[in-house]
Amino acid sequence: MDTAMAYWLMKSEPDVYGIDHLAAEPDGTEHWDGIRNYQVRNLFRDRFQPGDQAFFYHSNTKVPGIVGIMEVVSEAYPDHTAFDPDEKYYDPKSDPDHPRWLMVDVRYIRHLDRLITLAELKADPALADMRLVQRGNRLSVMPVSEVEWQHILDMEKQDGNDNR
DNA sequence: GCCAACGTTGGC
DNA sequence: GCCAACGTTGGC
Repeated sequence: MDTAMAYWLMKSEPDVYGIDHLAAEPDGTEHWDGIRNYQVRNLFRDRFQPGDQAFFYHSNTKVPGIVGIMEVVSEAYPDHTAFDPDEKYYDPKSDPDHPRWLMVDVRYIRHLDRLITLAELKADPALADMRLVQRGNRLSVMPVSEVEWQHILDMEKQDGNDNR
């Protein structure tokens, strides 16, 4: 399968694991574990490829939004944290012979020059089709189109308070 | 295979 | 801290 590079948005709570944590890892690389949602598992399995790029999004925090960029650096592989009873996301229905959950490795690329807030993303008509801004969306990993990706990078260069 | 109950996510 | 929206579970 040789499809074009894809773009993603991946949420994490900064108090639990934020972009500064990733940036501080050896080689800026860490596995994105703890996904226990089948839609996301399937994205990992079927659509994630090394070389894809992803926005790092801070959720469940005072001002949620996009804070940086990372790169996917592995194929999907079994999430071993599901095997360990001491882990928060232990799942007794997953075992090494029949792993139910997958993860990918990601590498820190850079912080954005500024936080692009969820409020801004919601207010921008060009981004109305993003899963992120749609009602009741609960995916913690979701696709971003190339057009949306570029648009958000353009927003980075603008003043967040009001555009243009 | 339906669907109520429950747990989780995550914005506000 | 509240609660809407959603996914999952399990009884039937």
